[in-house]
Amino acid sequence: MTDTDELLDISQAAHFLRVSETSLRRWTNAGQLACLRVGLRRERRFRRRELIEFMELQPGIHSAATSGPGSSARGSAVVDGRDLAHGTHFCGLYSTDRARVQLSIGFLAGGLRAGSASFLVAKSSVRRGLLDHLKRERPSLKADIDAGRLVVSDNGKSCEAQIRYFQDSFDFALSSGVRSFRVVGDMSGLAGRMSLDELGDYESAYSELIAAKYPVVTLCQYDARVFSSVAILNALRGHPDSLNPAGARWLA
Amino acid sequence: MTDTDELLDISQAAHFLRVSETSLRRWTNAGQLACLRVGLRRERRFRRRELIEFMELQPGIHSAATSGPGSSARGSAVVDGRDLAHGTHFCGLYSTDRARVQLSIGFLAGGLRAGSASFLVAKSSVRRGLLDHLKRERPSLKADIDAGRLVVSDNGKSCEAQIRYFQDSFDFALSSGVRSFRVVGDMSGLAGRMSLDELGDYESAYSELIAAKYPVVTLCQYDARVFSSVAILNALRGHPDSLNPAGARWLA
DNA sequence: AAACTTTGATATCCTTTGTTTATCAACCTA
DNA sequence: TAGGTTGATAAACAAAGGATATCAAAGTTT
Repeated sequence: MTDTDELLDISQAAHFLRVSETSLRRWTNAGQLACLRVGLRRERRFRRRELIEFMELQPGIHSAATSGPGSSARGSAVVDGRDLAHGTHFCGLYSTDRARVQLSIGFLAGGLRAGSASFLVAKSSVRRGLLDHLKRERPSLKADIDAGRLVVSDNGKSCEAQIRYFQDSFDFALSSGVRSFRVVGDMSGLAGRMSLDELGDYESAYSELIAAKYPVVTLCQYDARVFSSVAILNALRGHPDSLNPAGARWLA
Repeated sequence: MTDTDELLDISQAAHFLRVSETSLRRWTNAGQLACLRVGLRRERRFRRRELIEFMELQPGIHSAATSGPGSSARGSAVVDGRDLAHGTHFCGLYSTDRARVQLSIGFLAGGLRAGSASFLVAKSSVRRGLLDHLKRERPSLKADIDAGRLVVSDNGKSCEAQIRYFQDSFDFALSSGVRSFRVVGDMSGLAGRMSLDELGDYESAYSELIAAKYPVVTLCQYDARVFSSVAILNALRGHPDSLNPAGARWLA
């Protein structure tokens, strides 16, 4: 579980990418690779995530095949240097506000950098916290929102309404040239409002009608402080992409 | 920091797989093996885990290597038709008594059929329920217990005691000809007795001192009705075998 | 045993990358 | 505060990797 927010100095970064410090200096000087500078000596610091993103992914048949047999036509997105098939629908779990931020911000910022239209669905208090942090990583946040590259909204009034919202938004975006999407859905806003069964129905409707039909990668995140253990168990069972195929059997 | 995420350059990767750099270039060009590209010269970088997967996916080699007599590496067990490496340590979750039975009985009965010494560690009320059901599937249950093929016990008084119990039992069984083990640990008995941190310490001690050292496949099961959501989240994080490598990032 | 496929070794060309060297400023610590 | 260490910058040269091609050796299949 490599922390992708971690900062590396030039020696660590060189070792991580298996390149020389000279190359890192050349690349940052040429503007090909971003780095942060600290202190009066302007020492270079590299974010692990940006090093991973700097590398270009050349997929093999394995990573392409993870999406299954019938997926010849579907595309993929690169998350953390991994090739994820469109349609992937992960379950995220957290138990602190900081962890919530870590989960979703990297995912959204990566989507924006990659040119995907990114959606954040969460209740207003959560949204505000996330956007505050996202702004640090993505100074152009306001412009992204104005241009529709980042779309922020509250959890829908009902399951049906939320599904329709995605269908309408995606159809419109596709017709105006968008090629791919990322969605972060924070479920906290639904904690009191939906029963376990309703939550399950919503997740499976989403998988079937949205994730399977659009070029989207989705992160559904649950706050372990507001959802019961049984709700968490259900959520995991509803997100088989999160589990090792051999491990999925052990959720009952 | 899983060292399986480590990046290797082409020379290191060639040494690791004992193949020529030419072959790695051919395989990546043909799309059979994924690689990352770094820099203007687009140098190849390989993830160690993908190299391992690439080896194991080669048909024929896998089954031969794991069952062959000369295989100095670790062995494996077949669970639900899947070949699981010894050392695998899964997390199971359930929220009904019936589900608890389903999880553990199949796993234990399979182990007994395969000739592995099987261990069930659970508090007495849980144990009784499981053994009642197991008897239906395995009429020779009494004989299995008498012969030491199935060993049943209460949760240890302490983490250290439980670890020592496994070490002693396994060492003795190995010396009397047993080749492999299965363990089901039902954690319900520890619900009130251990803090979250103690549970985590126990799990990592088990992974390090037992799972990694003995020919054993382990299922650690948690009752979602008696453990908090945060405890469940911790448990999942402590059992990375349960998670899809790409999904493991989303537990925070 | 022959036919076929895959792998490894080698060579060429070309560009990027690594190494080395030197100088200077900032930082750490004794 | 002096002295050792680290990183930045710069420049010149050596080395390595990519792409491509060819050929022999090794391994598989028929």
